[in-house]
Amino acid sequence: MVTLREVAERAGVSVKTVSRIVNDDPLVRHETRAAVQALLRDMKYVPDEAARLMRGGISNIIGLMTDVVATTPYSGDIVRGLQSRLKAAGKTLLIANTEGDPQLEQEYWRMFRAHKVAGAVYATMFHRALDAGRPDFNRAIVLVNCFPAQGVHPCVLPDDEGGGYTQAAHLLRLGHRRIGIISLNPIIAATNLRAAGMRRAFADAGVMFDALREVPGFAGPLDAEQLVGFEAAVKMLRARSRPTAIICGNDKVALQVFAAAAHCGLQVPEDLSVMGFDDMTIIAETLRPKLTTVGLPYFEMGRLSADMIDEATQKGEQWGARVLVPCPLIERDSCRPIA
Amino acid sequence: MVTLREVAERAGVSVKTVSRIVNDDPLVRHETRAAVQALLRDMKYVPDEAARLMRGGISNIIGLMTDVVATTPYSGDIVRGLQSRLKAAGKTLLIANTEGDPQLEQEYWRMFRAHKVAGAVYATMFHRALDAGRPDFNRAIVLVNCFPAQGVHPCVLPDDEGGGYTQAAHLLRLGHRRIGIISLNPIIAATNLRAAGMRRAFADAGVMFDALREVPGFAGPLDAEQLVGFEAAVKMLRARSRPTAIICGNDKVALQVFAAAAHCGLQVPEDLSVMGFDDMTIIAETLRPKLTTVGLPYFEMGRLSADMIDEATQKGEQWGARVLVPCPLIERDSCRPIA
DNA sequence: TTGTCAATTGACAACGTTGTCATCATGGCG
DNA sequence: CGCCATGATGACAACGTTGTCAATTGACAA
Repeated sequence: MVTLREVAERAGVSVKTVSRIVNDDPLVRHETRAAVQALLRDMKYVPDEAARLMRGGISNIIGLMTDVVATTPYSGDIVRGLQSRLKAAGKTLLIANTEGDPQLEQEYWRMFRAHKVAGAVYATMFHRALDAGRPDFNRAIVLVNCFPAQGVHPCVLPDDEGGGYTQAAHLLRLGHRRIGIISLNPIIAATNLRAAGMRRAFADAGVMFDALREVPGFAGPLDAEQLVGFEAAVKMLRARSRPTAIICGNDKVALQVFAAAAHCGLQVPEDLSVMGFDDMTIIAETLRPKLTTVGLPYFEMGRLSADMIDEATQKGEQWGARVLVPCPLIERDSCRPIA
Repeated sequence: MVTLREVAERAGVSVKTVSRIVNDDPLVRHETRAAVQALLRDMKYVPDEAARLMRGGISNIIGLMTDVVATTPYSGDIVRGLQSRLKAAGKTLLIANTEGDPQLEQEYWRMFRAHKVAGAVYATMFHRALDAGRPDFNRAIVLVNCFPAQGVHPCVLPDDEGGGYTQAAHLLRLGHRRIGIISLNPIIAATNLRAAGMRRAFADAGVMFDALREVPGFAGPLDAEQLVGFEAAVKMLRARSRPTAIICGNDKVALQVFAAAAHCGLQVPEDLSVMGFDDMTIIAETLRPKLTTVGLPYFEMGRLSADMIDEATQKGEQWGARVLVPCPLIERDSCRPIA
């Protein structure tokens, strides 16, 4: 590794002068600067972050703590969103995956401290409450996709209520009245929020909401849940007054509804409109017809969380904003006005 | 931040003694050790990595450089695999996403140097050749999912040839003879490799390989390719002697083949067996019937690359192993013996 | 000419840790 | 009793960088 001292010796100036040049301090004569800058390039000098850090105190690294990545692969978009913002600020991401192990999580918090990260993002893989105590970490933490069971804390959440509203409102606008709902696992926070949003949409449209048309698309405990959207959809489609549209808890459910429709000899969207959620593009853009769905804005949430880290750092402990990110309607081809 | 000095003062011993205890140096009296250890816990001492690093020279961080994450979300599994291995060694992951920008990549390499990472993994999002010059980085680099256009370099690759063999061999074993193939974009390295594997499987089975039955499922340039598996499948299924089985370039194509089959009034697997590739579980396990496919072992590749970093670090420059990771058959319900 | 001021540069300490070497007590051995 | 080996501990320097403050220069006003 080339050090300031080596460059300084070759240049015949003091270490401090080189340091000034590296850090764009204007207090250097132009000729000196030019000469040394050439030398810096030649010798491939790269400042030693460790040494910088030892003096200062805060690194240009942000820690990202996640629980499990397994279920929704798109949560990787949180990472991309975060990075796109951090890049501009010259920061990087140190990632830690707890796999749900609290012991390990503890250890990772210590590691974040050891590396003097500027702040941390704690992201969970689905929208849920968090009951963990305050970890042993002394800088800003922003929660993504989760919120504290009690108390306040800066967090970034998808607007699931609004998303539910959007799903229902779009179908109502298209004239649908018999709308089936195959929802997510009832244990998940998003499920109730979206249901509330749908009721609001029905109310706004002056349409009666029939709770009997809502059926869960998942069964069993969260860590081993089974997708039963296909069966639910088949049952729905064979009922006396079958729905003209089905709202799905996510795009996987929608995929199964497509299969169920085919199984029942129905065409999408001619005989049945299908509305997804999540905008899992590998499904939504691959299905024929392409799936109309509501986006889960992971990328945007990642970007926002980077901003919130900055804010939380400045404003300190007592600040606990809760930011809701809207879930946009993504119109494709699976919904159509009722004849 | 609590420092060694503060702990030492409180304990009434020297800084060095505390340092010894933190690092499990046996040269300390038991009583001293016990007393200080208690104090360390009380004061929540966390060693300052920056200071350690300044003396030593190599951090416990591994850099991960990726190009774009967009297309195949499962490539996130590379990260998980890497981490699962690094965790055991007490290392962490610093990630950098170039988004394909060489300028940015250059900068990230400098950052890796600045942070004195122990080694780096360069992962691309699909199997391809790499023509970049040697970056300005002085430690071990392992390539994942890509290989140098010329020269040798340690890299971890999926065994696409074997995967193609597996796809074809399984269907041949089930008695299929008229097998359609809807492959990936011809530009991708994997496409030819898999085709070669399939030919080998046909040869081993003593069956004539009909090149006319192979059709690309993607059209257009890589950065804006269009999925045309549906159309290709419909055409195939309406031809005079329609295939009894279709091998797909990936699970997205398989999804479209399912749709095409439904569209043509055919049942999977009764009338048509479908074989996928990639094991994108959100598709493969959601489809009804569930999709039989061949796994792209990203997780395993991530794990292996961690091991290879160690090896490459020890063995130095001249070592250039190319590790092929097998692509396993994942049997589900979409393939069936021919009647 | 002299004092003042700004521009430029450098000497030095400090950040927290660990390697090197020195110190000091203890106890066994000749 | 003196000597040496051993165990336990500490003083000090060094790692590479930057903040503080002082030194040096030349220009310009008094």
